[in-house]
Order: sequence, then structure tokens, then C-alpha cells
Amino acid sequence: MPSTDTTETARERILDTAESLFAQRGFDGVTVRQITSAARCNLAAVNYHFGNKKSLYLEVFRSRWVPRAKRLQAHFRANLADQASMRPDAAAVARSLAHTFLAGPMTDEERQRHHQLMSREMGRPTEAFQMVAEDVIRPFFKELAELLRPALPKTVDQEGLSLNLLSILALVLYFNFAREAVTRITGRKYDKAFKDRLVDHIVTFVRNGLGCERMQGEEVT
Amino acid sequence: MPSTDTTETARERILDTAESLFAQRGFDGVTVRQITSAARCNLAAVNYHFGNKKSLYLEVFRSRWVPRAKRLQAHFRANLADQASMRPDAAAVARSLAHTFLAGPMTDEERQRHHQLMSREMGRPTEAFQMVAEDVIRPFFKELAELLRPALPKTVDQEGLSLNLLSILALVLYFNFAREAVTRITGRKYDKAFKDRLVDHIVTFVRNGLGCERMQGEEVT
DNA sequence: GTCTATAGCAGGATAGAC
DNA sequence: GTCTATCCTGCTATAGAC
Repeated sequence: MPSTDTTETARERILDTAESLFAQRGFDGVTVRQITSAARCNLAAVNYHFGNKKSLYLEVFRSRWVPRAKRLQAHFRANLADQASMRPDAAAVARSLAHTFLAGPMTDEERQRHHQLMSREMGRPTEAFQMVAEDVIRPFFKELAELLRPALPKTVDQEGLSLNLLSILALVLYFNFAREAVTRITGRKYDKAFKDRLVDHIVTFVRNGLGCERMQGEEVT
Repeated sequence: MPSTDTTETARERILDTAESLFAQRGFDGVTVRQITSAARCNLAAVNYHFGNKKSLYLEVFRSRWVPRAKRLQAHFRANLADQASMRPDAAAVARSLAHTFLAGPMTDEERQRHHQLMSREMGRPTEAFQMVAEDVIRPFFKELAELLRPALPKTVDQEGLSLNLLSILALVLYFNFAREAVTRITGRKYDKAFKDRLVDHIVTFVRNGLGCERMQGEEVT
């Protein structure tokens, strides 16, 4: 649940609640009235601080999504360095990614919010996707590609590399985005045990999917 | 593009255009006015034929999504029977699934519509998901599980089986749902060549992901 | 910066003629 | 079954007091 501390400024409370509501219901599914009343401030506050509803949506990405993505990237790098000191193999990269995105440093709710916002943008890109793609995703994608490149067979071309990375992201996004559906099918809540299970599952799936040999046994964080 | 033939009744035209628009923009992103004007009929027609907007949304699933899903399932079974006459292995199941869902018997636009509707429901289930899950998805899921069960190591439990199936669906849904993002990253349009490439990629990814041995070489349809 | 009040309009839904 | 005309609610956005 977004922080609705009274010590926060109205502007910050609006950003937090707006992010949460946009993630849950999408831009069109949320009204400015719902945002301001959940943020315990006046209806006019959105227009005062952000100009209009759409600019608020963009500002959510700029000031909430992007910094969080950068923190996630930092966590990924630290986690990877813990596992594999020099040349990480594909399995290590996959585990760090899955762990960071599924069970990483943030609260469950924050993580789900993060991935739901991105999933919505992937299904129907807006200006926000443009911005985030240039500034955050593309550089990180390149970084990941360079990490994976030496771990893959030489027969894999640039496009194959991209498809493999997209597939990893597909799994991670899906298991965060479709939580309710996954819960209905498996009967499992997203508690620590299940998230660990999901990370293990994704790592195994991805490691083999990339066509690498199995590893002997890995532990992480 | 939905059929807007004048020979169709207004009711049918509304269902077709509504499905297309709901898939593109979601329930809240579409107005009844947009639907009726794109279907070239009067504003009042939605309420006359369906009662209200929400019932129209449900009827789209009942009379469009469900029958298409059943046709897809039939195509999957036929395709699988072509490949593997008796006991299909995991790779054959994966290939038939990927082919059916990514390059199957329907138009590109129809397939994308189908998966976007479902992706939206997975992210935020409504009554429609409830209905579709009971009547269509769960039985097919069971059918797939029984097909895959004998092809997997005995160490894989029921939950592992479910996770593997969910992962396959994650890949298929993702590459249909996030077409624009995939196109931006890979630079490829969804033409026949790229779809074939995607099917091959998913089959390889999944086959290995399921922890089965490699196969010697498969051809299909 | 924050509020009240309201303009101005688009939304879903309906009544009733044809 | 299909249309026009309209109701009424709820939306975004703004003006202006405090």
C-alpha cells in the first residue's frame, strides 16, 4: 500500500497513490477524484501540481518507476557479483534477474505495481514507454545482452539473443502481472515460499531454455 | 479488422467491433459511442441488444472469445496428431501450442485480439475470466497437463507441472500481447518469417526448459 | 499551497416516435 | 429493430477565495 503519511507533501502522496491506482486499473480505469481522495487532498491538487491527468501519469514514470528500475538494476548487479565473481554464466544471470524482479528488495505490492505498469505499457505503449525505453530499458537490455553473449553458443545471432532476453522478461513480467490468475490455478498465495519456488522454477526453465548445460547446485542471497 | 459487412446484423457488427476495441484499449478505454459509430449503427443499439456496456463485454467473451478458443483447441489437437501419432513428447506439445497460438489458422489481427483480451483479464480478472476459466481454460489446462505428465520426469510434482504450463502460456501470450514492444526491440514486423522464427524460438526454449532431452529435428505443418 | 465552487462537456442509459 | 432526442451522472479542468 502506498505511503499516505501526513508528513509527506500532497504532491508526493498523489504520486504514490496515482502509481498504485494506475497499476491496478490502468489510466482510463482511474479518475482524478479517486486519486485525490485516496491521497487525502483536494481535487484541484492534481491540476495544480501536474497540470493535468496525463502529465501526472508521465510524472509517475519519471519520478517513481524510473528510480525504482535503477534501484532494481543496482540490486541485480550486486546480486550477480555475489554469485559469480568474474564471468557470470547464463544461469547466474537468470537467477539474479528472477530473484531481483520476483523476490527482490522491495515490498510485494511495490513490485507488483512496478510490473503491472510496465505490462500495460508493453501491451499498449504510450509516451511513457518511449521515455522509459530510451532511458532505462534499452541500456539495461544492452548490458544484459553483453553479459549473456559470451555465455551463449556462437551459433546464436543478435536476434536470437534478443529473443532469449525477451523470453526471460516475459516469464518474470507474467508471474508478477498475472498474480491473480496464477493464484487461482495453483492455489498458492505469493508468500515467501511460493516466490522462492517461482524463482527456482524460472531459473531452471531459463537456464535450460538458453541451451546451457545444467549446473551442479546454486544458492543465492 | 472486424467484419463490418452490411449483410451482418447490427448485433453481430457490434460484437465484432466491440471485441476489437476492447482488446486494443480495455473496457474503460472504449466508449459505447465509439463502438456504435464504428459498427455503423445507432447509439441505442448497444442497450437494446445487450442491456448495457458491461453485458456487451461479457457477451463478447461468450459469443466470440469462447468459440474461437474452442477452434484453437481443435487446431491444436489436429496439429499434434499430425506430428506425433500416439504418445506425443513435450517438444511436440510445445510446438503445436506455439504454432496454434502464434501462427495458427486465424488472421494476425484476430489472434492478437484474442490474446490481448485474455492478457487484460489475467492482469485484472473480471466476471469474464471467471466464466472463461471454468468453461474453457481449466478443461484445456487439464488436457494439456495429462499430455505432458508422462513426458516429464517423475520428480516433477503437480505444482511443477502447472508452473511449466503457465510458463509456456506466458511466452505465447507475451509475444502476442507485447507485439509493439517486441517490434521496437527486435526491429521485426510480425510477418510470416518472424512468426516462424518465434515459434521455433519458443519451442526450443520450452523444450529445453522442461528439462527434456533434445530431439533430433522436427518439422511441422 | 490548499480549498470551494462551478464551468463545460462526455459518458452511459432511456423514452418514445417511426 | 432502429432512430432521435434527451436525461443525468460523473468527468476533467479552472477560477478565485483564503
